[in-house]
Amino acid sequence: MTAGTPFELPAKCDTCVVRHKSICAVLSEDELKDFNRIARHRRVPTGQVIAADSEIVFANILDGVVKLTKTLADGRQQIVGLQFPPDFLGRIYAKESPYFAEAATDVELCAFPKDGFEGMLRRYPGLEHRLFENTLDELDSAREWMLLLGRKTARERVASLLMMIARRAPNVGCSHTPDNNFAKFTLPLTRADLADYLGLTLETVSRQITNLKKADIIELIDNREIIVPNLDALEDVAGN
Amino acid sequence: MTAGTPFELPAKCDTCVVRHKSICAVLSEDELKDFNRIARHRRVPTGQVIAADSEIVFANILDGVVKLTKTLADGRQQIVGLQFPPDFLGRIYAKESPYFAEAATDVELCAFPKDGFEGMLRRYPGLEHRLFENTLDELDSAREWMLLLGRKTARERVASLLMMIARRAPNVGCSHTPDNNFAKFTLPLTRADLADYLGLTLETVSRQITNLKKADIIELIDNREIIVPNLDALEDVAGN
DNA sequence: CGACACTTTGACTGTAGTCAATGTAAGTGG
DNA sequence: CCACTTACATTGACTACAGTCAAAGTGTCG
Repeated sequence: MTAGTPFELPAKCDTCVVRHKSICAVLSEDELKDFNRIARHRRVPTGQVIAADSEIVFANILDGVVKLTKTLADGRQQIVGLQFPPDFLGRIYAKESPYFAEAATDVELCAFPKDGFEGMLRRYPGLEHRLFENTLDELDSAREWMLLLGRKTARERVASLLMMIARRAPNVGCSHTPDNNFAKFTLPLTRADLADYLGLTLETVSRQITNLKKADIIELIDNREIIVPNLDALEDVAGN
Repeated sequence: MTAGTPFELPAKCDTCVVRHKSICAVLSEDELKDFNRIARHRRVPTGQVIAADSEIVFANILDGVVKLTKTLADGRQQIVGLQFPPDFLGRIYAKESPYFAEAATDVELCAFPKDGFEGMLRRYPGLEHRLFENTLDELDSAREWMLLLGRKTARERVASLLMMIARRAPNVGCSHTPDNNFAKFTLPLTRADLADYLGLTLETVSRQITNLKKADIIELIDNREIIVPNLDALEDVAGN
């Protein structure tokens, strides 16, 4: 749980898996060289902190899933964002990050030092525009989730989350491709994490997963591996 | 409830109340003239729709409070954002707005036609930067609210909302100034709206307000007019 | 005055939380 | 190889907080 000293490697942009999907997509080859000079790869094992409260880390996610959390004084916790590759990580234009970033699975990052990155931001306006678009999308997602947290039942919440993961998980290594109406994927989160994302307890999440299984909406290979034979049926349960 | 045909007046930037607080603060006098040419004032009475689903309206809020809502198929509703003067309204870079904007009180807007505004955005990069900072702040607020919706009790939620309004309401005409530890303000929302913002029912909101009154945390002059004799005490109830 | 919109209060219910026990699988060491 | 630990998940019994349904209260306006 405590921050270790993850090893770092120089970035190799020419073979990068997210070269054309991450924020780097807006950079020319020349600009990318500039970027390449300051970028460092970094591995963060499951459960480790990427950026503690206040500290700010800028990075592209190459692999794995990152959770952003907020916590009340008495320990009640809420996940306020889940990030998958090729998402960008880090609260720019702030002295302190208003939340906590933690590796939900083993994570591979391409990290940028704060100063260097902010210099880039000034030099390449296309980059800022791209980050702006990202932020607008994140805001839309956050508000979508507010509807879930404020108004959906436990059953609807769990179904909604499975839908969301079925949609995004293809970008995470080990999972299968969802085609039209079938999906198979590995949950990147424990039951406790699911609960923290859904505003429920882990027992309630477990019960709802059992219910969806009994209703033949999903099948479980093991606790983490899930098959959705009919995404439309799951979508129906999710509400909206 | 249905969209009327609100009257429109040309904007007068030189006497504008939000000239130096809204996004216009980043514009030079010359740039402002350009802006002035396309801006139109618009009044929207309580309860009227400003922008229905999909439609996009760009505007500065001059007076009043705007609620952004999302609704499930069966009618369950959630307010996903509250906007006060001098906030900017409108989802830029999208074909459709993912939510619904409605006047919570009588509202005065300074509105910009979509095309004209997007032209400005291209011509004056400072403007885009300013909107980006706004959006980052909105994202932080949305995530703050996710914590409230996911993890706080009814009592904590109501107290948190009162704190938020005590902080922001000074910008809304009729309310009093909060000094160090005392605040007096007019709630810009009905109990039903409070409930929709807090993910509760209006009955629960009403009961919690009664409880806070009985606990001497707040005083009610009438249903809408509230005095907080000790903001620290309210803050304590709000959790965090 | 009556109509209407909004709010409060009460009695009862139901969903999700709490507390506790049990189950399952992977990994460790004797 | 098997007992033991550890981490995670499921299940059950009970509780409590907020929701639901219904009635009454308050204030404003025509």
